[in-house]
Amino acid sequence: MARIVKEQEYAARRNEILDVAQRLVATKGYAPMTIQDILDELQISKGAFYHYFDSKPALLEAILERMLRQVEALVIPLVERADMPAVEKFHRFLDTAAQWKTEQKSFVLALLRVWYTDENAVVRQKLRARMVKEVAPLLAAIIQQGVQEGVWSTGYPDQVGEVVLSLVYDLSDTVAGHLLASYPACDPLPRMQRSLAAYTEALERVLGAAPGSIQVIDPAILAEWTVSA
Amino acid sequence: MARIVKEQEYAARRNEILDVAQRLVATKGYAPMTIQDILDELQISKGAFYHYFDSKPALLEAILERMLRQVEALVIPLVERADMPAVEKFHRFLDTAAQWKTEQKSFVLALLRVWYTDENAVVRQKLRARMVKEVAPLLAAIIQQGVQEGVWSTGYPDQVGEVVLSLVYDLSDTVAGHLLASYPACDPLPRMQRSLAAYTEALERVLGAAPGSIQVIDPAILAEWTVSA
DNA sequence: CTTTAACAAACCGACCGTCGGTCTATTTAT
DNA sequence: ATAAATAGACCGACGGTCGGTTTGTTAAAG
Repeated sequence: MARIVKEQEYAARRNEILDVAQRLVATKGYAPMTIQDILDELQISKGAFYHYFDSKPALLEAILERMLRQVEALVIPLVERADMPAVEKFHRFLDTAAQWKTEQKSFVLALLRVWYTDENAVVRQKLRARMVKEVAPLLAAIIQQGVQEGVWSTGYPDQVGEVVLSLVYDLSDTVAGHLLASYPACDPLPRMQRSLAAYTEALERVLGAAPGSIQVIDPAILAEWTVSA
Repeated sequence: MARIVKEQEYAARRNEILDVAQRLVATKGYAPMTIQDILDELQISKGAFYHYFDSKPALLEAILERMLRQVEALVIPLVERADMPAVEKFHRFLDTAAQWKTEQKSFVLALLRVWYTDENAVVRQKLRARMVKEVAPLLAAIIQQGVQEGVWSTGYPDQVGEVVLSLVYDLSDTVAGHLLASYPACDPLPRMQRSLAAYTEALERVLGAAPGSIQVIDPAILAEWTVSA
């Protein structure tokens, strides 16, 4: 009883630190964020911080871990639904991805800038690696279902989840790149659309899906990202 | 005349620093490498170093720049050859990639470890970004040729170069991951082979190529990487 | 009363980048 | 031709930042 309360308190305090740290990573980037920043914000001492985390990299690891769990909590139920065709599962999966992004970084564009900083390379790198490693199998399950339903085809149902996820990631990076590289008011939308189209065709072919059967993002939503820029 | 000599001397000195720095990045990683390491090795002062480079990141940028130029020097002539079918150009392109890697990091596996360190995330990140940005157009030219020759097909000949290059990169990362994650003697070769097969199928489909028409790496060469492990 | 978790805060050491200054070669003025 | 002036290459000590450690204190649990 007392043990459990203690553990909860411990976890809660730890999560407070994680919250602040995650927000700082999002607002100023991982490398520029100092431990002192966290201490100042929470009005705690260095001893307190290093009581909960071994090091700065360990802190990052914990942040990524928490993110991963959040994604899994969204995706696993989706995979397990027995009543939904694979194509719809896949589309919802993609929506979830987009949605999750918008949730995590509420002011998408401002935070996008920080996210794609050199200072954040480690974060992007590690998140992507863990994402591919842990989410790809879930995606693979969806894909296998689609193959069984006869809408998709692949010789490597186990590995193609990773390929697809990588492609989605590459597309995101490319689109983000266009968005960020466009700040002297040269409209990035056309380039974004072409990239989206090209990657969509690639995804369809990799899945052996019918041309035009996959929509990665709603074009309207894509267009909205540019107006705020 | 004197001017030119001066400039050459300047470039030569700068290149000496770049050589040492690049080797240090390869052997101990970018972040762990200190400016002092470079100074010690070359027996020069800090002032000398900062006379040639503005900062540590600027040094990295210069290293990547030089690498890029080397790659271009290999790929551009290949693209421009008028007498070679696209399929062979593509295969040679892939060979060049593999070959270049082996050249740059002479003891592949030892250096692979360093290359895929968190400490090197920025380097990988930036190299890949620039690679995709600058080499993808060259690849696109090859692909367009293939489309004209009727061996490939795509609705987006301009963008698909980027997609293909990304896939090759993702494959490399995956294979490297298997290689590095396998050190308690669990043979990574089968997993590497499956990944290779899956990504190869993906590449063929993205290019609209005939199944079995593309070989990313010689399986024998792939196998060799594991024996040294 | 003892022990241990949860802090606090001074402190250490590694590093990057700066800055005042030197030495040499080239150019300009006389 | 010679001296003065300037530019560029180079030196190395020093400042400041930041991650991490160590030592000390408090308070609750047992």
